[in-house]
Amino acid sequence: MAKNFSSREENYSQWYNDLVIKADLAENSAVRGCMVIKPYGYAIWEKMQQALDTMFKETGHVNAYFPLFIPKSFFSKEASHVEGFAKECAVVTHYRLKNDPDGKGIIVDPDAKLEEELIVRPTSETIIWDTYRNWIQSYRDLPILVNQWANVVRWEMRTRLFLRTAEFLWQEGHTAHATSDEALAEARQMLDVYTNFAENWMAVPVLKGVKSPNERFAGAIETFCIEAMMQDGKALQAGTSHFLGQNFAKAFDVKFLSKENQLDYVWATSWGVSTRLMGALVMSHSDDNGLVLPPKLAPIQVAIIPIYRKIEQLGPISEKVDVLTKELKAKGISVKFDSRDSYTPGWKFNEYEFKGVPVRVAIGPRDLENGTAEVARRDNLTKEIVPFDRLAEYITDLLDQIQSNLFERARLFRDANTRSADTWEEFIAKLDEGGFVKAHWDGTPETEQKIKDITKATIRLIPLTPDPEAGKCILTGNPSPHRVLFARAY
RNA sequence: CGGGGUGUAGCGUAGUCCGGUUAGCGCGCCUGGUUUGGGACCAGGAGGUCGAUGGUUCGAAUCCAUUCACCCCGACCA
Repeated sequence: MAKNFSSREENYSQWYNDLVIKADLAENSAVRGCMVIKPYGYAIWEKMQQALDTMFKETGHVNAYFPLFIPKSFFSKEASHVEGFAKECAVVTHYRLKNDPDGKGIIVDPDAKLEEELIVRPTSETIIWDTYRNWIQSYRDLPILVNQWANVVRWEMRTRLFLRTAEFLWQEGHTAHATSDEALAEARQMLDVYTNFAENWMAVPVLKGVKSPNERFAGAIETFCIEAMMQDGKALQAGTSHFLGQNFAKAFDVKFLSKENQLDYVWATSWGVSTRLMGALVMSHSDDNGLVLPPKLAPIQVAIIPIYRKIEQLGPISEKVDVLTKELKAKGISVKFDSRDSYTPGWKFNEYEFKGVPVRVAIGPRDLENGTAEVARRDNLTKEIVPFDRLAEYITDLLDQIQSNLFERARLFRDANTRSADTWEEFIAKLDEGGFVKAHWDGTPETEQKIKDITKATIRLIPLTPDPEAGKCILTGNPSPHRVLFARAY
């Protein structure tokens, strides 16, 4: 299964593609640009969903569901929003099929043309703000703190499993507030939620910041983001949170009466993370032996493999395993005892290693004699012999260690690949080394665009609280108050 | 959407230039037996409209045309 698997060194993007497919996370489907998320991959996504959903609810949000289809006219209401998405929308024009009169299969019935075409949502601001108009009259109706888990479609030219697919799964939060400050605070709060999730669950260190105007969400006043560094040094936007101001309220005429009996437009935010996080997870931790999963998101945290010569030897091993399994499950740890006789232990070792299972336990005749088990950890591929009565405690502790080790390792990698540049030559050289480059920028979209055209690097973020440091723009030499973060990105 | 490449069994491939028996091999799969502490071994077996459509030909995996999918590079992309 894991044979003929490219190394990261040879070809990083091939390594990623192979890994996603061979580790059974996802595969390409019969539909162009759309993937099938396989059970093992979906199990990881479900763990992500569960953790995020809990955090959303802890911060006062509730879930709802809005339609997949959006009337075309809704899209034209917020000018920059239209412009941002127009080029990648799937459109429904008809509602019926019929048998081909020539007898060759089935055709779209030309008589069943929709009066108004429907757009398959690329994001839901428009349909949601059209709905919020009816929900909001008074300040007493605010805030509205709604999230939805949904699929969206963006007709991409070039797709890659999880990183960019035509259809993907995500959550989108859409909130409505009485004041600008409150909306801004909400957008910032959700950025913190995403940071917490990325770092403490995915073990992916991220930087928080603000997007430059070029990279800002179409229709937003301000876009906040978290950026992670993949093992090839490229940046990946792991989550975004937008302060939408009153743009959508104005476009959809959503007003409220304040305590002072003043009519005003509502303030908005939206924020989302998608199945792209799966790609971030894979590219942050995995190695040339396959997937490496952080314990908190691993569908199987501990795989237990019995080793025996004769089938009669399995009984005593299973008894030991049952005790261990009960202890681990009582601590909320997910365990798989793989007693299949159709595969050898060696085969299973490789299988669970490739699938990124954090901890593997092997128990054989030798262990029964000595009252021990062999415990192997996926993150650094080391093994220990552990006395049986200390096993549950040892493993519980080990899972925590692996979780923090993965984070620490990724953080060190990122820091080691974050450099500063003060001249154009230096900037080019540092970019080619890979990773993030901190440099001065004169603050204009034109300069950012020129830098992008020349180097393919973009401003990933402007730090939330930049260190004040007067300098000169690396391209134009114009004054700059602080450094921003450049990188080539996914 | 432009340039290049690849489509042969579940996966990886030989054969394609130069048309000619029953399309070959490895992995995987099925059956039986022996095995089992890092991808076991032996024996037997199943599995193919050669990406699709149309054409040339006595004859097409092979030549021609069209088309679809995937990969790489570019353009595009919150």
